[in-house]
Amino acid sequence: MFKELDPLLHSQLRLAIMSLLMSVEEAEFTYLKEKTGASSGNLSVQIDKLKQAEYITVTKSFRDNYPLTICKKTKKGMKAFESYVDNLKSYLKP
Amino acid sequence: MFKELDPLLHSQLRLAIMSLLMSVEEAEFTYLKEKTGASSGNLSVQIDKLKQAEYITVTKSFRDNYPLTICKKTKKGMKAFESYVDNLKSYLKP
DNA sequence: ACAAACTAGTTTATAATATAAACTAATTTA
DNA sequence: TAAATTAGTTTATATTATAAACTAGTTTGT
Repeated sequence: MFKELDPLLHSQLRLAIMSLLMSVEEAEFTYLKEKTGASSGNLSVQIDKLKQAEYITVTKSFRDNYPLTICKKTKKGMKAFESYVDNLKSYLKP
Repeated sequence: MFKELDPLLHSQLRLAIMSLLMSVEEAEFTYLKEKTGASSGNLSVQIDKLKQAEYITVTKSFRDNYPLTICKKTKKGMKAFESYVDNLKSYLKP
């Protein structure tokens, strides 16, 4: 009947992050922040959770003297996202 | 970009309840429990939240000596569900 | 008749979450 | 050189979801 929804993805912000990452090779912290409209703190926490789950990789460096955080989906993350979307459909059928 | 997701519906169990109610005139507590696989306690709490939000009406009576709880979606609940599904799509686009 | 098990829930407690507020650390600008 | 800005992180708080414990009555077995 109803499929389980991965609680890691069933979160507005984390879902938005993954959604963005699905359509690009990689994304900067500031890009994700702008696109999601989230606060830095919230974004930082949720990125870390996705990283802990190995749904994304996070690379930190510097650019023009400023810290630069780059996020990228993993294969695991892609599959999780696709499953989530699939499972979600069981709740939306008319 | 990303639409807001009604937190009342962005919950696995409440979404399942509403999803079930969307396709039937009304549903009994026990029916919802069986279909969702939720515990009675959790179901009771979530039904109450949907009722507080006026997304459903709850009618209590007795049948064959046992308590009988019947749930029914309201117009407000229907609209909220439809909006939720619509808004959710902004997160699922490929 | 009486205890045990069952029906149909509700209430309460706890653990997990999401989020914002406060903070860090360095850089740039006035 | 003080104020503002960039790019975050950490901590605190308030909300949630969920399960555990409980209520109230009914049915069944002996």
